[in-house]
Amino acid sequence: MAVPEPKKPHHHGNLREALVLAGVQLLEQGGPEALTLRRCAALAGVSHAAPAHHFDGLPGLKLAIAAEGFRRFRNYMVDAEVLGEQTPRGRLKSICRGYLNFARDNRALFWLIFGYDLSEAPSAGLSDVGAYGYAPLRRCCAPFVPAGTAPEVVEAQVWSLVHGFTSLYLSGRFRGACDPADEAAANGLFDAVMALLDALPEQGLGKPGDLA
Amino acid sequence: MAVPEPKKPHHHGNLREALVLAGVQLLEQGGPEALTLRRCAALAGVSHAAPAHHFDGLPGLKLAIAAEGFRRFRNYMVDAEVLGEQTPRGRLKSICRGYLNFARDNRALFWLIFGYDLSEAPSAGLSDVGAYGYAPLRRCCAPFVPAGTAPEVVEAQVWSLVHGFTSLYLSGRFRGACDPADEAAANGLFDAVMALLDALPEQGLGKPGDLA
DNA sequence: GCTACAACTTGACAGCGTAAAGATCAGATC
DNA sequence: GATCTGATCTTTACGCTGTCAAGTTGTAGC
Repeated sequence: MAVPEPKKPHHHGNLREALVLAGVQLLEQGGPEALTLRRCAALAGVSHAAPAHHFDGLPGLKLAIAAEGFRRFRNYMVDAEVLGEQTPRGRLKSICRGYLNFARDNRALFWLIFGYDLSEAPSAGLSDVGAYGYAPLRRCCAPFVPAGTAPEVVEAQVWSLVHGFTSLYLSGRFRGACDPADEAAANGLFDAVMALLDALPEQGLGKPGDLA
Repeated sequence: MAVPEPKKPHHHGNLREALVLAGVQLLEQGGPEALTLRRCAALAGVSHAAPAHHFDGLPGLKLAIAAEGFRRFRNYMVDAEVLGEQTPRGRLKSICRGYLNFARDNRALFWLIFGYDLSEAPSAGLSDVGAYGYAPLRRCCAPFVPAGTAPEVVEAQVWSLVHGFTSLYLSGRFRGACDPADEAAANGLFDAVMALLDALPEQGLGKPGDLA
């Protein structure tokens, strides 16, 4: 019946992971309000106090779920990067599209991830996976960082633009382009907004030796 | 003792407004977690069930508080617009700076405003004041809307950029520029990010008859 | 004076997060 | 093999939350 785990330290097997998965499921099905210690426990088949033991309370559980969400988030971006047009600008726009698509497909998870205030959270949990998820952005922005400019500036420009659009879109702020049914309208506006990134000059096109 | 109101329909005077103000106060002092129907009621000096009567439950109260917050938000932007450099680009960047400053000065209120999903909320309450608050953005973007382009596109570009930066800054995402103490670092990164708006061509500079 | 109605209060309920104490089991030690 | 130890999980209880139903109080119209 149960898959034989290599280690079965106690009753359940791997309760920690099961609780995180239950949390993700609750979040996706019922939105942020549905994520509850007691419901997580019930879904995982344990008593209501078990989660607190593993995650040190609800904030800890949310942090763990956010970390799992961030991992999936990164996969969305990397997949889009690999599948899209293989030019520097194509890759840049691809991860931005992956950004939006993840948020569209995982609304509650996206809100959980970015609702967190890293400056006051026990950041060790998220900042590791955060740096891990930041790498694709850094990689795709690199071709557009002018000499003498900090890469963080270009990264902040791109991140701000795509995160702002995604957040506003998700909260229904763009009149006419927020109907979840009309995905084409949203994608059209998204492309138009991302056209602002065409202003980023691609570096290294004029190599030393070229005629300027 | 009490200021004589023109209308004093019942015991309290103007409980509705008092509850909203109490909610704002709770939000600013204790963050999102502190906003509670019962605490609002206690702060306004009424019984714990009184707010539900006026706002139809907690979501209604939050909506009313968000509307009040949005009004203040708009004032921040308009003030910045009036006080800043009086050029089209100066006004545009001024309201963006006002956007960031409001969020910095009213963290919880900002999260409440933009945490709302307008597509599922009883939107009548917020969409009115939303349109009212949207006007400054529209006004400041107008000089940068090319002929034949929908103004919504430019507005979405600017809004996405400034909202994304503000959200990421507020949630501590920019390593090194999110220390609340180091306001200069944050402002520096903000200006660098907003430099992307210099790519927006100002329309109407080359009037018909000018040389090119 | 009486009625009708809106503005609250009171009391009760289920669900929530949290904490303390008890039960159960795996593995090390003797 | 018996015993100890510590982690894992359950049980119980507490205060706080939003919501509802019923009762009370004040206001206005007739």
